[in-house]
Amino acid sequence: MNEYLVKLITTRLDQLGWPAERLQLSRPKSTENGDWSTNIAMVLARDLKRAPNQIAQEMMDGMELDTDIVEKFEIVNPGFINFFQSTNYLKSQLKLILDTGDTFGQNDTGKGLTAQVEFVSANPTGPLTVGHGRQTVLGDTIANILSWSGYAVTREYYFNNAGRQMRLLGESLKARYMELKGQSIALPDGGYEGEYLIDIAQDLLDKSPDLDNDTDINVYKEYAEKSIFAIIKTSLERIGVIHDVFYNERSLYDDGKIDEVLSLLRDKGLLYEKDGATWFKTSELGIEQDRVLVKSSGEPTYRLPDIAYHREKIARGFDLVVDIFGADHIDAYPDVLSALKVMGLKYEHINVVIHQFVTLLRSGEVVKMSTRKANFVTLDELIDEVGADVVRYFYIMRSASSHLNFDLDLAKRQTEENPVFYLQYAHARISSIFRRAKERGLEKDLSHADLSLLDEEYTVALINKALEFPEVVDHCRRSLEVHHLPGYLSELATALHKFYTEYKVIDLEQPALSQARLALLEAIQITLRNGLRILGISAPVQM
RNA sequence: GCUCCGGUAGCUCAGCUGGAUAGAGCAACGGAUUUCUAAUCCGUAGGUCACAGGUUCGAGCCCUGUCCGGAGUACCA
Repeated sequence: MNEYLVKLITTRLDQLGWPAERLQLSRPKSTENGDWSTNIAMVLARDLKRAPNQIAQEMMDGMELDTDIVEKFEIVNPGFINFFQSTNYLKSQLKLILDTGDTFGQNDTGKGLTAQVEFVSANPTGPLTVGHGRQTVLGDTIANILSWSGYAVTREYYFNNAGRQMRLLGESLKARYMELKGQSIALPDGGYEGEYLIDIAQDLLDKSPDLDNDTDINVYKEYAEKSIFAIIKTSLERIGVIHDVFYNERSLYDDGKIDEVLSLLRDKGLLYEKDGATWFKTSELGIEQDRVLVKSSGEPTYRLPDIAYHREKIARGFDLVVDIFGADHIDAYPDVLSALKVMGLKYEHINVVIHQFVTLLRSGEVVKMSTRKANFVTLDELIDEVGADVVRYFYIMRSASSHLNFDLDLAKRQTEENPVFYLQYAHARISSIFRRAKERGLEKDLSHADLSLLDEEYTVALINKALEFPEVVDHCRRSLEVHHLPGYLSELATALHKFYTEYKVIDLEQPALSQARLALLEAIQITLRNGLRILGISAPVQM
């Protein structure tokens, strides 16, 4: 109906010689104002220097509406044009849900296009924390949305297993290892104090008891990396996240990509040496101060490989690139983008989603955390405590730009207050009705159901709510804001529960109506299930 | 100081590129079950959309300034 009206109105506007670029249709909050509405007459009023009502009238006078789709329209002060859909249309859309089934909600916006979503990208220095968790679920859900929009999506994890931090990690493991052997060595300055390194040291000791102080530090480093990556991958798996590519920063050095960036920037006259370091004249690119790309020690800062990595992303030809960063990395990306820009690369298809921090609440108190120190809560512990479904839901129920309060008490509650169970219950409730219908000898017969019997108020409201699903998916895709989906699914669940309380589905006295309602519930369950699948949350048939 | 994010009901937050009477959940209070799962539904109450200006037919949304909270402002990542 949306597309139908857009096309129709655009044609009419062309006819009148009025601009159509600013045409938009929306679903009014109240059904009194129709199923779809446009404000185009008010938008045009200024340019045309005429009253909106008049414009609307002239527009509509010359328009022929297909009554099979639009039952009627009205022009309302100050100039809204409201359209009311026909029951036939509603019926056909419901049928569409049943016919498309598992693919209902998908669209082909990204058909034939590729997208890359880079997320998590935590270096293998420790288990994923609660903070990484938000990014993990956010990135995976965005990737799911893009898949549903037709993109061929690559989920990518970028990591660095070289450099100072990893050296510290190796040294920290060595200290733990020697400690277990009874030789106390102090942890290095700024080293990793987490207990997980003690466990890893124990493993290493079991496997290779003969290492000592003189053993090459790389042995410790590599063992730590391998072990920690195993832990990280297990955590990711537990919440259903699978990356397609683990991109090692190292390869950028091996393939000469780092040097290429340096020489490209040097050619542009944007590099200079000072105090033994190589500086990038970002101040000439609208950034407050210059940045160091190569330290006086000869090691690059993280910015240099980041630039090279993004140059590779562009070279790899993705049509859409999404980077997920925590708010603590907010300073990095303007440098990267401006470097890409001066190198003459197209970077407009690179999108950066920055999410704010996560605060864990227990009994109303903030749980204090700090990485590198021993006292952080890991993603694994969180999953242990509340389960993967709840973790996924809670992480994306708020917009990424808001701080997230993760209320552990609420998350743990297996009751009505928990929004995850509310959704899942709606799905299970439908399954339950199906089971009951079968017991009563009422076999679902979707192809013969007479959908025109579905005309009561809350039934129509429920169908309309389900029909919004593809629009919500598209909204999430356009904005890269996925929190709209859980919000929408809650509304859909509410509409379902409301329908349930108002009408009886299984009524042996009225088999035709029962069949129609079973078909309706089938469509609603499809919608709920598809939505939950995008969120990566299970859709139970019984609770 | 500068940059970024936020400030909307008691609490946690929605509010899609400015649109119709600002919404939801939780908490509070009151109701609904001989009935397909009450893990549900309905109702009541709750608002100076931080503040002050501006833009216009119309501003929670855009612009300017101020205040408050968070993050960043490294030759850490």
